[in-house]
Amino acid sequence: MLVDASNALLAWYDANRRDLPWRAMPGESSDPYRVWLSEIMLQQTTVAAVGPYFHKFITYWPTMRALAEADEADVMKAWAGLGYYARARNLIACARTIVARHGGRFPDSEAELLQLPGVGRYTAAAVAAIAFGRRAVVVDGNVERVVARLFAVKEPLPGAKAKLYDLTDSITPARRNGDFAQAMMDLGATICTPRKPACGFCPLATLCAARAEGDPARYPVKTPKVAKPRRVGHAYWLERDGAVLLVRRPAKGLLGGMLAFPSSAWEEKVGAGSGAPAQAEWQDGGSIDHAFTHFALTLHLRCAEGEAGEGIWWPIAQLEEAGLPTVFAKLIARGRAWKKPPLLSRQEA
DNA sequence: AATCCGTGGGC
DNA sequence: TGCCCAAGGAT
Repeated sequence: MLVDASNALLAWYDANRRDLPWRAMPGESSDPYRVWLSEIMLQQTTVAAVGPYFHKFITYWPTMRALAEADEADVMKAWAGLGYYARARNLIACARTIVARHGGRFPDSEAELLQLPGVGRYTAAAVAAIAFGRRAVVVDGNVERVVARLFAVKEPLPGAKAKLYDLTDSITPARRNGDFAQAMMDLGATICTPRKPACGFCPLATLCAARAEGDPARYPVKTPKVAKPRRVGHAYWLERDGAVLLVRRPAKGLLGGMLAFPSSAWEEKVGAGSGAPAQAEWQDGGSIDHAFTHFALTLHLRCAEGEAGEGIWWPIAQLEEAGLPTVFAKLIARGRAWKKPPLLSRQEA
């Protein structure tokens, strides 16, 4: 099984590998900095979404040392919109650790990689395999799906993670390990997809237990998810001389370390809506809806003119360059429309 | 072990 | 609209 599966997969990969910006040409060695940066960005994030951000980061900070010396606020701003902002904070911490404790060069063992901030079991294995050619068991969501189908694993995720790891280990070859890992992920992304797997094009079809059963799409089995709650809150648009007040959110927690509009707590029932940055006659500025991973939010914008003690006054005309997380960027148009005469109606949406 | 942590696209 | 999903990690 091992030899059959890995040989078939590698042959398929040689003919069908995706051409991605962080990938070395066949036969060339990959740059650990680019591999690591891409792996962090790709955590729970699509290739399509990562593309422009990867290009931007490589342009601004072409080397690990450049990133280690970067201003943290600039990095957070460059990351804005990509989500999971702890990744950006850990990115900086990791770059600085590598420069301070590893002479600016990546450690090449899984165990050492695992010690770095933002690097967990998957990323340590991926960097060890792809950047350094080490044998490592690389298991991401794609691999879990491919392996669950290949062996028709009946146990549901997430409980089945340990079993899927062991099964992946059992088919992981000793050579071309980086290619094998990327081949598994390419297969999962392009052929062995969640909904309608293209088994007719799959190099592992004749070995696949789920295929033999007749309904491969029913794998991997998953335990049902709990419905996510809906929350409500207020955000505040405080305007003064063509500028609006922004604040930096606390380093930890939701949207940690990011610039934002001042806001109330977000709760399941309409809380009082405190958190206003000033005493003012707040007016209704409309609302937006936004879906986070674990709750849905309706955010009402409250608008006023006035002064405030603390915060950053940002020119309204340049708010797009402030680096606001998407949930707040959605409010920009509402704030700008406030107190302008309604052209037709301000009620849409 | 379970929860928290963003966003955009597909259906 | 709503749910699922995407190269997961930290606590």
